Amino acid sequence: MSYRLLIVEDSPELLEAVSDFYHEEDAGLWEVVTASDGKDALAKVAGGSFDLMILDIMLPGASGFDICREVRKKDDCPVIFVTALGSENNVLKGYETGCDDYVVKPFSLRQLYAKSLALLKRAKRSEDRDLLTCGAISLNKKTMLVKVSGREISINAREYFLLVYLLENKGSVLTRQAILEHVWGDDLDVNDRVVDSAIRRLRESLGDASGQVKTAIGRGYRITEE
Amino acid sequence: MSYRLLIVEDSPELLEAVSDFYHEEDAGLWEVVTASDGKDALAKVAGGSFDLMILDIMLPGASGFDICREVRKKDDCPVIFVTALGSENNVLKGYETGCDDYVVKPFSLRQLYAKSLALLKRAKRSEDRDLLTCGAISLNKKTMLVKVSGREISINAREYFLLVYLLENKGSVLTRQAILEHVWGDDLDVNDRVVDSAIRRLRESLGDASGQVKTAIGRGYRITEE
DNA sequence: GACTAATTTTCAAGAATCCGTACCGTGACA
DNA sequence: TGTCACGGTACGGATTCTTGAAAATTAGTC
Repeated sequence: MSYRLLIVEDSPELLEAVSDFYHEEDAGLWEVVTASDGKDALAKVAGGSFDLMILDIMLPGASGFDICREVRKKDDCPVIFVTALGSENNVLKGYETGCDDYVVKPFSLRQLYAKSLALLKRAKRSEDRDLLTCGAISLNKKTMLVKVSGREISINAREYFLLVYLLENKGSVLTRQAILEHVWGDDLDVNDRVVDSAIRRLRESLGDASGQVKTAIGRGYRITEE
Repeated sequence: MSYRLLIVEDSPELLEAVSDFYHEEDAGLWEVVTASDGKDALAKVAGGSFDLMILDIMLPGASGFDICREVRKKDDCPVIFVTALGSENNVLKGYETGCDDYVVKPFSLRQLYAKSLALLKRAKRSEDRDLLTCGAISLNKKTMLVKVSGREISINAREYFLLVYLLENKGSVLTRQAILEHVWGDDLDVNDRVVDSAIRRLRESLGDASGQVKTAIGRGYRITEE
């Protein structure tokens, strides 16, 4: 699987040089998309998601800062600024808009490439840490969003934490008692039928994936891959 | 029985040195599998289960961290990181990914070996606490799942607790009376033919392993290795 | 702080599953 | 051939889970 990389740069020579370098290093790894002005870049950002962006700052149409801010509204995609503006003020402004790295021209392509790999790796890693998946269900502990077959579903708090507990113990049978202790905490003065209710609402919310929540009669509940 | 050990290290000399050391210490104890890059290592992790892993961190393909995380998704196998990266940050990151120990190069082979044995012993101990096995049957008291020849079987509550009692007294003949007391508890106002029924249903669930549940005519039942 | 909406808990009826019992068949043994 | 111990089958009551809906609680808004 390849990574989607967006490069935005108004100098055609530099744009080509960077693009070529990534291709030559590992053609299979990168799916490079380019833009040479702010408007085009914003359109491409809106059109699809990227795994990494390399942005020039001074651009016709919209600045690299603008693009970065736009991206950050909905995404955590790593961003590297590449620019001739090396003053401390500019660098600080770059980090303020939420970039991950800032490279001042002229720069070494090899270094830019190394930074890219490192960033990518880090981003993927933190994604993995927060992502719980099981069959068609995926839950992101960071964003607290749950998807079924890639489609986001709406879910409320109790169901969410119940699902987290099930997913963190994927495959295991969890007794009502254990579920109560972990999901309800100290409020142990409740009927343990509430677990049944919560399970039911969770199954409802999960839609097509509801079958993954299995009942182990006489023992409890568990979640499985299918 | 030997322990399956995975060593991942990109320096061929070091790889061989470690591998040889383990062989020399106790050839019968170790079944050593090696890999020299991340991709190969991930393939081997996916391909089989290990009792212990020694991972270099800086590797071509995927880092030791990546491998460790992958392993932790489904396994609790002990992991030792071996690396030149001795900075506090890196050590912390290592522990974050869930490793059991972190050794900085250069290190003493003898020490590494000692750590390995200690870890192995601890891991086996905690596994043993929850795992009941007998012939083709294995039952995990923590997950409440039962496998026959490695394949999960479905089993209901009464059969499950009956099997637990049989396995906890593997080999011994258990009288109907004793079984009733332990598995049924206080509800002692039942015909003791219910045990026969439960045994029959358990045998049905066990499939190929049903023969392991032996009848001791006139005395009771017991479970045996074959 | 009161009103409204959303969520959670409780309750009860219906559905599914389980399990105890009765009964018959088989094989061992005298 | 009669007796004894156990295995297999079948059935219905008992248990456990699901579902729906109402009551209680909590959160949000003005």
